[in-house]
Amino acid sequence: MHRGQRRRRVTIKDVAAAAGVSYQTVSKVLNGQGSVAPETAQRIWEAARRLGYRPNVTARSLRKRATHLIGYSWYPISPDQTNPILDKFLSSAVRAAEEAGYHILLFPTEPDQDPADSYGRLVETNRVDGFILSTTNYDDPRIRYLLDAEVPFVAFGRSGPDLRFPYVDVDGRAGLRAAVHHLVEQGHRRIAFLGWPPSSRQGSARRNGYLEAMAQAGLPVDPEWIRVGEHRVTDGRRLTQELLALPQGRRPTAVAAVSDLLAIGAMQAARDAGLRLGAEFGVTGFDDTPGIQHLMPPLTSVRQPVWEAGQRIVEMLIALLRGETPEEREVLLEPRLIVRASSVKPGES
Amino acid sequence: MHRGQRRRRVTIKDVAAAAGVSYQTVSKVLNGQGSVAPETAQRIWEAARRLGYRPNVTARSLRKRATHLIGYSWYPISPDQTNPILDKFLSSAVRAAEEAGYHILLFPTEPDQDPADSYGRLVETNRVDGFILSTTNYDDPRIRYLLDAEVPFVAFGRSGPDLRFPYVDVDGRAGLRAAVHHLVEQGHRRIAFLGWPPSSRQGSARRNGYLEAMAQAGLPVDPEWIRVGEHRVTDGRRLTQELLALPQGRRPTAVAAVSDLLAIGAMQAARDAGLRLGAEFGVTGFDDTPGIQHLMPPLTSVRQPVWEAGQRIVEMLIALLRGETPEEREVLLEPRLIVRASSVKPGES
DNA sequence: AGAGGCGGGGCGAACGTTCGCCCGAACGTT
DNA sequence: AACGTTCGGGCGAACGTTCGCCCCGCCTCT
Repeated sequence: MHRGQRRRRVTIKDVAAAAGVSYQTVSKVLNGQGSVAPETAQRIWEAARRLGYRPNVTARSLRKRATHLIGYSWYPISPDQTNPILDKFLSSAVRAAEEAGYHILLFPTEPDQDPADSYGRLVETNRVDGFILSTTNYDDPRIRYLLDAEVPFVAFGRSGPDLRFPYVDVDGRAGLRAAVHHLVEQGHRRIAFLGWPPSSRQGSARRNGYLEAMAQAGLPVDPEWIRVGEHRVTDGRRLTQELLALPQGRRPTAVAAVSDLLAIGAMQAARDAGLRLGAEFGVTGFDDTPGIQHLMPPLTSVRQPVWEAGQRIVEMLIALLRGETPEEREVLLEPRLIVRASSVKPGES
Repeated sequence: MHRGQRRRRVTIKDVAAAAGVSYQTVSKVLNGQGSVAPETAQRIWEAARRLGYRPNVTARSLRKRATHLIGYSWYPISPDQTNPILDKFLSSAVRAAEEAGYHILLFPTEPDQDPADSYGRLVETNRVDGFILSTTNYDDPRIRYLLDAEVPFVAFGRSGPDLRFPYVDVDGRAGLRAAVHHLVEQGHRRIAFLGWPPSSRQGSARRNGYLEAMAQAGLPVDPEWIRVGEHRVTDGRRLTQELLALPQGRRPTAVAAVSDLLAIGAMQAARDAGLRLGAEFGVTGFDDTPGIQHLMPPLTSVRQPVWEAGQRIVEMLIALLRGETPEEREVLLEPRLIVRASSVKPGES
């Protein structure tokens, strides 16, 4: 309350003096430990309130050997793009963390950096208690390091089957299944897939979803329909041009892409070929990047439950830090297909 | 180097024992203070390296009364949008901070929250040494509080003229001047302005830029051409429809918008009215939001030097924290117009 | 009446640093 | 020979908590 005194901050000892007890007793009361007479406790609380006492988190950290800080690093991506989910993910995680008395510390990583350097440093100097990892992939060196060093962490995304660790991930397979399902319902029979190279863990999950949905619908898959490129518009465009160059009977009438950027490229290629999007050529993307609803036509896409992911990850990590074992160590969240005009034939509702 | 011992971390005392000196001497050597014989220093450095000593930042913080942590809060925005610059800004700030041995702590704020609560708490509990503020506006309560409490901070954005504080801002006035300039060069004479309500500090700077450029070009400004709305596509669309409903001679042939979302709305309205974008109706936006280069046609926009802003802000804040006075306390950065097809008449180069 | 139990609270120590003071030896000066 | 300076390094204390132990007095039970 009092904003008067600038310099010297009020400590537990000031409170003790004001309440006429030893400072250790104040600590007990404020932390609700030990047995203290109700009237004494009352006096102490009141003194603390009156003096505007705030515990010094640094001293507490030193004593308890826990900083209540969680490290989060992400790979900043190329300058012409935005991370579509960073904002929401961070908001979610930060909020969940705060509710448990934790805060989130950002730190920079270059993808090709030795994790022992950046992650190790941070934990060895007692900067953070644990980590949130994102953008995981097969054989992620960070995962190996953290497991090896026994540092608590939770990942946003899975890795290879040989590594067991707590994670939350979005079921990309189900997402692509839903997209293909929807295209089939729209009457498409020849549906192509724009994917990422096989080295991408997410890419192969989504690819499996595509294959499953096609099989489920009893539709054959021409090997030519499965094409891979980088996460770039130009690649989506090029790959789709190749698809449209296939002979009449093998030429797909729709594509399901693993990312919105690829899907945007597909839309461009289809338009260039004189096809009416939606009516003659269906396109779906992935991520529901903000802005794609303003494309012409608006792009159908798979939206990840980013908010929930942030919440769950933080909850799991904090449970870990408290020494509890979370009920689930491996969580898979369902994404949701957002249908827009790029994949809908005008005739049908 | 040794990843062997898990539990007990190596402290300064271990190093001292290994080097055969008192632990305070180790501290002196590692911090380069006091005078120590070269051979002894050598011995100490070597022991530290061999044992893999890492200073405990918590203990150091406690003693030095400085956490080397910087707080950053931002207002998470509505779910259907992405903050176009958060990713890059954070990368930049985090990197600059790390170079100086600082880290960045995220914390959540609701816009209508009492700053004394969130900001005050963080600094009173010694969580952070200072703050970075973003999305400032006139009469920002956070600024008042931080000035009042004498907490070091640097803002990304200005406020009213009555508050003096260190900031870095992008010159929105110059940005709009450039946009209007460009439209004039494209042959437009009747140019409208899509703005934000007058309560927005950024909005009025950009509005001034529009007015200045029009005056400079010797063009009259019809009051009907200045329209305000919220940061939404639908508003941009509605406002532009109103503009296009003006009688022949007063109807603008181009609009300069204060944000990409408004500009996208303007593009939609123009297209709905049967106008060919670029050729018959010019549109410019602001922010260079990722993705707008994929619109049809790609949208001309004003790009902010976000990376540089992050760097400068952190540098200033750290200077402040070190007790130095930064050379400049008020920095204005030039934005850059990125010209795309939405504002260019096909005939001209 | 003495033993045992329990509620209430004090006290020393520790967490891992940094800071400032002091002391002894070596050296050079008057 | 006595004195002042400088260098090298030790030592106590402090930063603000929390933890565990101990002690005291009162109540209760045998």
